[in-house]
Amino acid sequence: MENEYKPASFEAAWTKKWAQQGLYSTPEQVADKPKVYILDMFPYPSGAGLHVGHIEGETATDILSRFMRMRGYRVLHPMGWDSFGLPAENFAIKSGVHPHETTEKAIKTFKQQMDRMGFSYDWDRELGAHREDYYRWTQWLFIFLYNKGLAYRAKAPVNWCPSCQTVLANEQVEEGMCERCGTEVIQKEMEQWFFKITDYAQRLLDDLQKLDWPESTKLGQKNWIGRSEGMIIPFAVADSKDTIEVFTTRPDTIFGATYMVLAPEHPLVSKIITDEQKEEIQRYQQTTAHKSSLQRSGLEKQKSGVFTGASAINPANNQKIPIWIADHVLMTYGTGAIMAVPAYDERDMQFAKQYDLPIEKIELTKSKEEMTEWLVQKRMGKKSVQYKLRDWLVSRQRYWGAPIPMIFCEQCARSTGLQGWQPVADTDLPVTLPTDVDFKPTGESPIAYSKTFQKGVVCPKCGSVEARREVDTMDTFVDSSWYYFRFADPHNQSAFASKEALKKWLPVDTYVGGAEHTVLHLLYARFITKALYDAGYLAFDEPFTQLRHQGIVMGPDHRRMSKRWGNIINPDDEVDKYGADTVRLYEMFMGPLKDTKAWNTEGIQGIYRFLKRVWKLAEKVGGTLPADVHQEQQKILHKTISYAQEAIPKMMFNTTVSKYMELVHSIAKEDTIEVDTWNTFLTILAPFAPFMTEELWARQGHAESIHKNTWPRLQKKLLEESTVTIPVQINGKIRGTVTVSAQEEEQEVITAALQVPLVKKHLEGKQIVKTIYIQGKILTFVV
RNA sequence: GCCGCGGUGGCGGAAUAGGCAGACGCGCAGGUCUCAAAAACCUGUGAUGCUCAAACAUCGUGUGGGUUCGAUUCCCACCCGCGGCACCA
Repeated sequence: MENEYKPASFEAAWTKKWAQQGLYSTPEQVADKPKVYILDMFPYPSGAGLHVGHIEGETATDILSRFMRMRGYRVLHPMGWDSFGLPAENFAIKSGVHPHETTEKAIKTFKQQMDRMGFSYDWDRELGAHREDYYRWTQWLFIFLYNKGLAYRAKAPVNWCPSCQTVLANEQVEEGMCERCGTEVIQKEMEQWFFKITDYAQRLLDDLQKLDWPESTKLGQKNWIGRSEGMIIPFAVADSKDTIEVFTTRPDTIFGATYMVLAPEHPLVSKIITDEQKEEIQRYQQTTAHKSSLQRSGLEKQKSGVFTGASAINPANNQKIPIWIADHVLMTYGTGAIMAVPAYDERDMQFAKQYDLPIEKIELTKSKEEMTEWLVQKRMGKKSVQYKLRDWLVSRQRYWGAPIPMIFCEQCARSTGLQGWQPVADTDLPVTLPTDVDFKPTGESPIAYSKTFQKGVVCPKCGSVEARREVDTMDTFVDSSWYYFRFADPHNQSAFASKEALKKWLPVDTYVGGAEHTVLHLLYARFITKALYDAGYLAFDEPFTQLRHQGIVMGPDHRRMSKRWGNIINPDDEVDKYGADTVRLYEMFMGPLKDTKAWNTEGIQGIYRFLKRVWKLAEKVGGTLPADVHQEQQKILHKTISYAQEAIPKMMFNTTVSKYMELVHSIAKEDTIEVDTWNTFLTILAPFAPFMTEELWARQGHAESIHKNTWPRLQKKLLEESTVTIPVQINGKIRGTVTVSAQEEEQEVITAALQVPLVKKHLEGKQIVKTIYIQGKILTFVV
């Protein structure tokens, strides 16, 4: 009874001891060992604490890290916090508690929970996006991009909630409504900072092929970048000197173009319209400008348009075609103008029918390629490649983020025209986030109301006091676009990371996180990496060599975990009940890492039972087995080792656990367990169940941690089977088996098979037409 | 609408260079222990037929076809579920 498995009695003590020993600190100078960098996606430290989904991915990387250490690699396995962001700020608006306080508190909880799970992070390298020594380098990155011409300021439509009087991030707009108050969100033009990710569109597309990522994720990126090849063809405006360029991927259909459509924001709209049309068009433009993102994103199927009164000349056949304006044509893609070919485009057809426009069913005489060449030769158009990808809008009219390190100088603006914006001098970084702000939404950045933020600001270029800081902060995706560099050298005061440290650890070898980051985070990180690579800061241009996603963990009722359903599994409760090892093992056993799977309250007990059984087995350790039993057991042991070392790097944890269970069944059958077998088993189980194995290891009298063991050497000889059991088929149906030696000749196997009673019976009175034998696999008679 | 992923016992899932479908776990049933229960342990567990059992046979991996000695795995058509994108010319 005293030897009952009570994880609570030793898990916390080991966590403490491991930390004291610095067991998981990253090896710095181990020149002869290969490196591996295993990383989890930067978690947002929410007030709700770590959930079972976090734990799933983090357990996977922890097992992999522990395994790789045992295999002789030096492993970098760090953790940090994506700690800027909206939830803390929204909470501050409601409660008045400063986001810094909320965030630090949440981090503390997260860290405790992770420690409790036995995750082997090197906490000396912990970092947080909201800490000054981190965002100082986020700001450096902004200035770096600005200096390279990759950050610029421009007018852009933003989401605006008229009720909350604030700009919303895209994530805060749910089906066209403000997530907080439910008011319809409108589009508003504001001056914003952008990163020029579009410069990298082609490379971001091309380099996907060199990555070991899930195909679906690569495809998601590919679609998001959205490359399409076509032509830009200028159409002359009738009775005018103006031309309108259209982009088309179907130049072969140009003879069927019966009208043209411009985006409402198209610059030529105001120029070409006739006076009679002016009012109608202005009214139209106003209604479309106020349309919510819901309608603009096409969820409203009905199209609407208005005729300009002007016409254009189709260069291919000199036909006069009417010019329309409609908001289903986007100013942000192509040229903001299209030639409409209703006969070959469903949308054009819909619009044509709606407004009774001509539809011409023409015959296509040339292929797309031929027509492209023909138009190029006739100088009627030029080849063009367009991307859906747009530049990255990084400005946020929000408090809880890294201040954009730019200063606007009136003096400079006057003397140099547009050059009013100046980057903050490197020596003045960080631009510290002020604390004297009001979080209540006012329509302007909360920082604008700080009394201290603009104090003593002078222009970094001319020294003028007519200077004021940018009051917007950066999108939190900027924080997470470069954090993996910082882990290589987290305390560096003179660079985001030293070249040596980067060379030592980067790129990330294995990256694990949720599939919801398929597009944005991963694309941004790749872009930043390429920009830094081009400037010579990095020796690689892709940050994450191998990427894997963990699936969603659903509630026991197979629904998404949510307060609404009351089906949330709190990992703390589970650890209280069963201990961390059980929770770890269960999360891995539930199914393949990438799959969506439901938590099963009874299923976890099966794992608990398994660990209790292992615990009890320790009592049997010590004796010697008869030679033949020993031999048999060694075979099973080494088969398990073989399976595990193949499967763990592939993150096939569920089947590895089941192989361990089979091994336990096998060794539990005997009255005694040999010490060597036991030690080997504990060692291979240690990455999965670090607490129990450490405790049992220590109880055996070992002074050193089991986690310093090396992975057992596989004895390949033991894997070779001397005999095999071969199924015997007749016309594809199994009728029996024969056990023969592995190297047996075909003729001998057939002879043996013919002796099997059932086979004999089924062959009776039949003619064997053909016999197929596959060495050591199967024997088939065709009759 | 387009793209992607998936459909295997009562449940989570194993097994695909085509070769004994259902490993492992849960649940369930029976048993051991117990005054009893829990825990633990042992046995059985895809369906159907053969009036117990064993043995045997037939069917069986979403549906319908095809290739093959042999298909969960390959090919064609379809149905259902999940996820992403959303008027991108």
